[in-house]
Amino acid sequence: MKLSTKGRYAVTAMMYLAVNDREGPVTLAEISTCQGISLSYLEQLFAKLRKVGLVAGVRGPGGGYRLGKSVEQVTVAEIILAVDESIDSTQCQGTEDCHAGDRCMTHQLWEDLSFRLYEFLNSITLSDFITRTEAKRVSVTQSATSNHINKMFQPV
Amino acid sequence: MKLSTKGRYAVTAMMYLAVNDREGPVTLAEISTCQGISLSYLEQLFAKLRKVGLVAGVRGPGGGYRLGKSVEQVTVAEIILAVDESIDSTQCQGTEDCHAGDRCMTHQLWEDLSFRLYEFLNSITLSDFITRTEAKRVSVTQSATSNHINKMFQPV
DNA sequence: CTAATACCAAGTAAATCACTGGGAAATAGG
DNA sequence: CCTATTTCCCAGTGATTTACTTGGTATTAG
Repeated sequence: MKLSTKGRYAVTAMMYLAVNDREGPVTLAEISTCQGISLSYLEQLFAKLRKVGLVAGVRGPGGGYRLGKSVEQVTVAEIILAVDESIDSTQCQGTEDCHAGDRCMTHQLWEDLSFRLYEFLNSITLSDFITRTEAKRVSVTQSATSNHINKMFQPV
Repeated sequence: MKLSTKGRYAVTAMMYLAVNDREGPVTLAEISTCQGISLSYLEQLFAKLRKVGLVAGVRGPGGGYRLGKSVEQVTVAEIILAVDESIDSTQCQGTEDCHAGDRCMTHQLWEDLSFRLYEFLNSITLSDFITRTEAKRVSVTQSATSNHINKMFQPV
């Protein structure tokens, strides 16, 4: 599990795809100009996203990219794992000469933390964000619900 | 918020410090050999940790590093923010020529996600891990509680 | 046929990573 | 006071990653 600018690019691009889904495929050129990311760099990121089935490409004029799954099925963890090299968690040899096997212990602790982080990011789907933006569009006219929306996005 | 190998080094080192706290200062040489991290690299990491008060150095023979706060007050988010360069979240200009200000929108969505991630990592303290290891030491003789411990470390 | 798009591969400057080396400053024990 | 041990500090360095560029090929709507 790694979280870098690269991962942010992928996540925001997927957010963009999710939000503009109903109007047919979205071109990378559009995402490139809208989000200020190089087109070819986006191509590389989407090659990885396509490899794991998160997006599907449509060639030719009028083509672009579509989500490979429904917005409820795409999690933030999936996106990040697809584009970011995962951290090499230097496997524990077990037999080190430091006292009481502390190496194994902290290693195990890190794995626990890593797992909890993964579960957390894996519980957040793209549909969470879509509902948020639609809620925001509504809240322009009807801002009484904003408290409820904000509460929804507080940490669990 | 960035999460890399560097961050993992810092977190596991702080875990080590927290676990071996009662026996006086811990030397970087010990952490270096036990965790397989270069001594000078550890020095650089601990310089950053010291700058924000997460650790306190004790010079001279018998010296080393102590936690700057109690284990309940040190969170994983603090450690990661101290050593990792934070992601430059390319500030939104607001006036882009793409339709309906989608740039601002996805940018806002990313900030929401980023905030939720921070809150999550900020809710995990070092004392969580200490209690875990002590629980583990107990569970060597009394393994009936392992289910309870495992449940404790499931994602919320 | 043509333009628009995805797809693919190779290269590259800049940044970051993880580490090396060589010290200086402080301090406990002798 | 001397010495060994430690933190503290700074400058460099090869390897890797990042974000991007260039230059294509394949596909397809119009």
